[in-house]
Amino acid sequence: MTGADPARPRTPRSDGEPSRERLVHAALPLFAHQGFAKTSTREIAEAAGTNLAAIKYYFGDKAGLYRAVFFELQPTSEDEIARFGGPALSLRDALCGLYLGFLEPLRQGELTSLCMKLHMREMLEPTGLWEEEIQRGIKPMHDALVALLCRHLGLKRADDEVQRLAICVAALGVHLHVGRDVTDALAPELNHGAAAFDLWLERLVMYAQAMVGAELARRRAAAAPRSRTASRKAAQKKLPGATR
Amino acid sequence: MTGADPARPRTPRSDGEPSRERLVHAALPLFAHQGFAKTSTREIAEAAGTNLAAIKYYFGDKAGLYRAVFFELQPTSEDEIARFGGPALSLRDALCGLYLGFLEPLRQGELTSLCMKLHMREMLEPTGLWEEEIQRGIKPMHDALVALLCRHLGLKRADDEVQRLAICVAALGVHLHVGRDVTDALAPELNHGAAAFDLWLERLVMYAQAMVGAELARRRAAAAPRSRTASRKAAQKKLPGATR
DNA sequence: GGAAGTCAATCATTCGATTGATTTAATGGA
DNA sequence: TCCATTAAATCAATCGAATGATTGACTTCC
Repeated sequence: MTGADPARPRTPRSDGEPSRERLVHAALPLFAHQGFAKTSTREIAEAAGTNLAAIKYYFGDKAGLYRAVFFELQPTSEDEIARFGGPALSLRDALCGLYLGFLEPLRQGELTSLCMKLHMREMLEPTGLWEEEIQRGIKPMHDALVALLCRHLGLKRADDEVQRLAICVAALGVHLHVGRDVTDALAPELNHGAAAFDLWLERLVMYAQAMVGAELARRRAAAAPRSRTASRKAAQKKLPGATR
Repeated sequence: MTGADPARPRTPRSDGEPSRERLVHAALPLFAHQGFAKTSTREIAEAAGTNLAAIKYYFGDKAGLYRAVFFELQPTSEDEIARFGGPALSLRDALCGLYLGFLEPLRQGELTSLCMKLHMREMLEPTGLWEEEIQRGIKPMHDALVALLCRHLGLKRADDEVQRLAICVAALGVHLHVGRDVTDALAPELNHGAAAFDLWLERLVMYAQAMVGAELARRRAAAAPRSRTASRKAAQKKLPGATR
């Protein structure tokens, strides 16, 4: 009952590296699905086909293994930024590249998707690791997105409104992963079939373009000196349309 | 250090109810911040000023307490729907009501915000409770939002695209909570100051309106028989070349 | 032979759950 | 009014299981 396979002399003895990597790859889905606390080191070791002690040997402790899983298995933010940060890209193409980064993990469905899930999980649980990941992985992407938006809004420098727009544009992509289970429960047909992801990409780009367009229109309306003073007043208080 | 007040002979003996409620209210922030697994019953009991055994006495076990926290402390979905589901509301007003439901917890910052956090946490960790909450709390809201969008898109029946639009509109609100920490790290000024929330409301409504507008335009373009076949082909393949 | 890697076994801690005694408030009869 | 009875509520103490960590012997390869 303690061992694993019947026909295993002792260990394949696979030369060091493999065991370490097996641990990291075995731990990813467990951490992603169950979280850090609910995943035991024994569970990981068994899934990896190694011994408990290997975790201490390679990573020091459980937290070290988690850290390795968190940082070693994700695509670098530079790769992501390269897809949408190019200064020659049209807004449409740039947004396509941005959302592709969110959608592709869903399509191929394996490793990267689990990484994404692990990240979403970490969002809600500030453990120090997250602070580091924000600065190292997320902030560069955010800054690149802000720069992209500035370019297409005709701005020299970013202000609060561009930051907000960037966050909202990114929110659509993030929600693909965070709200995945909810979406599947509410409208399963949206994630079903081969063309589903292409449709998502198309629509997300369309929505993001619409948001950028709305922000551009707002800035023009706010900056226009020829309109009545009422427009500026309304823009500061609520919105032109006024809720009542 | 262990007890609560210095002058306490044994217990206030407050007649049953209070102790139960104290447990639920003490458990909420702990579960919300640390999750289920990382929160111990001893920790909860100490925070509530009761004994460990009270948890079994009132809730059977730890899971029972969690369940009580999860379902007893949240505002009903009917209250939320009432804010934006009214058939007489303009799109703008309805969206205002919808996003107010997301923003107000952030403003007052206490109980409801923790409830929201607990829900976001449950999103990533399907524990059975979540399935129930989707059907009981989220689906009604989603359906109401879909109905609202159908009304303003001039549709009799909802199709996939309306579902998707509803999810994306909701995503902006959800991301306020899910990405709260990230936003604070990337652009802290967005959540700072008294007027910050009003600005968020204004912009979220603006963005959502833009998304609805884009979807409406797409439907009209797709339905228009007079335009060239090129337009339909473009709509199916990628997008009408809007922003260039 | 020595270093690298692996293993079974075990320690100390923590956690959820449970127990049985104790205290408090309400009840009811004389 | 007074006291015995009962049920509700609280408490300290502890049990068994699971966990993270650690040890020291063993195996394999250079």
